[in-house]
Amino acid sequence: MATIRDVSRESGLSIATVSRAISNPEMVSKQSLRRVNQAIEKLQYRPNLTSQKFRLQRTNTIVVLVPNIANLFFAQLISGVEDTAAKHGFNVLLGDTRDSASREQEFIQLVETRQADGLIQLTPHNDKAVLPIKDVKAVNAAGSAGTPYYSVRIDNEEAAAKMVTYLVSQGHRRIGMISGLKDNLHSMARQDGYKQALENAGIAFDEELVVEGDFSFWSGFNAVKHFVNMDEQPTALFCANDEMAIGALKGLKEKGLKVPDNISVTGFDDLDMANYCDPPLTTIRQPAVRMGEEAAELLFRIIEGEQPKLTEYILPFEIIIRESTRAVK
Amino acid sequence: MATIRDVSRESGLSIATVSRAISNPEMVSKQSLRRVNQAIEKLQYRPNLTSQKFRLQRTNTIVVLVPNIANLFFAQLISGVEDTAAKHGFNVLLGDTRDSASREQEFIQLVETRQADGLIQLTPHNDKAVLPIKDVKAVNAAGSAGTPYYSVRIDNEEAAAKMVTYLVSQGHRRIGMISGLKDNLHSMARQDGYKQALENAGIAFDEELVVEGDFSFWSGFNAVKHFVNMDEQPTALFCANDEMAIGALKGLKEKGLKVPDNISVTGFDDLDMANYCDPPLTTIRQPAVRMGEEAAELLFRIIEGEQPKLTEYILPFEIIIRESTRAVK
DNA sequence: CTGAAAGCGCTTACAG
DNA sequence: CTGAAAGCGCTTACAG
Repeated sequence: MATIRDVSRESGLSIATVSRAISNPEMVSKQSLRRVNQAIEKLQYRPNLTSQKFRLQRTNTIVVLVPNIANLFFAQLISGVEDTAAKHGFNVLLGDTRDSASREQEFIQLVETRQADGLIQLTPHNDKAVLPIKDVKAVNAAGSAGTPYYSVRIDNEEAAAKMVTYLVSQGHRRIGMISGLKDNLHSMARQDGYKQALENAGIAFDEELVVEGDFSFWSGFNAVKHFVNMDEQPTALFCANDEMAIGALKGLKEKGLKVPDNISVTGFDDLDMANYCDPPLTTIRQPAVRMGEEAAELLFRIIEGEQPKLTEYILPFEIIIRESTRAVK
Repeated sequence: MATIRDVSRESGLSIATVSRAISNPEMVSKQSLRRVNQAIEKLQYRPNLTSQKFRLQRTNTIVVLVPNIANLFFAQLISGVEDTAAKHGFNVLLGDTRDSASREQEFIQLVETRQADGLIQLTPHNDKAVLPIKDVKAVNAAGSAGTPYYSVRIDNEEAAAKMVTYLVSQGHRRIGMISGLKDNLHSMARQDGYKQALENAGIAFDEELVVEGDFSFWSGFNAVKHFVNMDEQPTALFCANDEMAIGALKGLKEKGLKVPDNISVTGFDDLDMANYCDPPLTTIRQPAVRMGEEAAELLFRIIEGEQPKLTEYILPFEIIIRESTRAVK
């Protein structure tokens, strides 16, 4: 492939002038510019950006670590990141970590090894989480309280509490919860919100009413059995995410229960599917796009050398009422 | 950040020895190795891979251009790419093109500008498609016939024909189609298959029975109106992808029609949702993971300098019969 | 406006 | 087993 040296030879101008013609055309005479452009055209020259990045010690690239790319919530958040990155002249590379710490580590190394200037991490932080090393400029988005570096997120506990309080306002008093994995900070925060709301409503917490899932469709589907077999069935199910809620919907249907007539179900995330499923799901919407935008803006400030004082950026959420919930008769 | 020079100074060994200790430890004495490792540890040294790539003129990175990252089919395919890339010691970067030619162009430049060694493109080729320039090592996966470079895919026309033939075998003779965008090669191939199957069954093609959608849920939802208002309604609907099929399912429900009792519906892709929706969808499953693996293997061969003779790799598909279809009474 | 030269951080053929 | 040196393809301060 042609290099800048070939363009220099072809145009009869120095390498320095060719370089300027490309990155600072206004520093070069019209004539030289024309000759350079002709040579570039003729040789099909493309600058070697690896070399350029190396020389400039700046990559203008950020990495987004995504636990699961097949998740609409993440996709929306990423589009927010991408749009603001484009504004700043940055490229976005997606690292599909598939919830594996070693894959996450690999992508973090893109920054540690200076192939990218910073990263946005979409995993909730936990004790086992891979921590970007001190020198790595990183922002956590859609994470949880307790993230030990910059974080842009909603208040998961409050969101859960609001949803459960909404169910209470509809007359529900026996409210089951399909929770996420025990050691996941999102699970914990959402469960704390659930307990808080019950307490505020003067309803005793009943351990029997909480089933642990793993955020998957099938864990929601299976969790239903537990509730259906209870002597005193709950009238509502608060699920820690949409996928489990949609699994629960299917499970309930198989058991012959009607949602929302016999039992109400709520989710968390507002995935695409929440609108498509039957019945459409009452759930919590996180401001995904805006979260991506804010996380990117914050990261660029850090990359520019700022050290923002505020480390936690809490954004508002919304409760979306659809057809999977109704008042107790 | 520490450079190899700092490690050299700290360990009292030359830069060359440090470099060897890192990449070819067997070329270095035990003692030197120990001293280097101590220095690395102390300085928290990470090699600058941009520099290394620049020096080696090899990035060990490939790019996957994804039109829509929030699509389970693509996610599965990508996991196949990633697993085989890992085996070959390559990193995978995801470029979220969101169906935009300019964003696609940007990511192709990663290869043109030598920031990656090759790319896998997941868009079906069409006249307006961005073509990787000649020097760019590229493989198309899950594309369409007529892709002007290496391609790993199923035979879309045959798959469509098989599905429609299946419907015919269930006694359906009036079969509607919700097609994709007219200029999309997947649409065209699938529609050709539809026509072919009808012809084989001796059923006249009726233009009235084809509605153009855009592969989205809502276009499937809306397309239903057309069929419901017909004097002679179709008894089955062949949809060019799952999303439109699931939209049609919802549309039919709103019109008071029961699937599959009043009308059968089929999809194409076998997304996650195809199993979750109500009723679960009869559809065509592409071997997503394997497609990703094959595409990656092919790309690595090309990167190694091979020029495989075979340019089209056609993989088998499967028809998945679920509950959205039944025989005509 | 232009060019010669230094240098970004590595790797590796060469000599010892 | 080790080191001095060249060079990968660029950019930019400096001098003219």
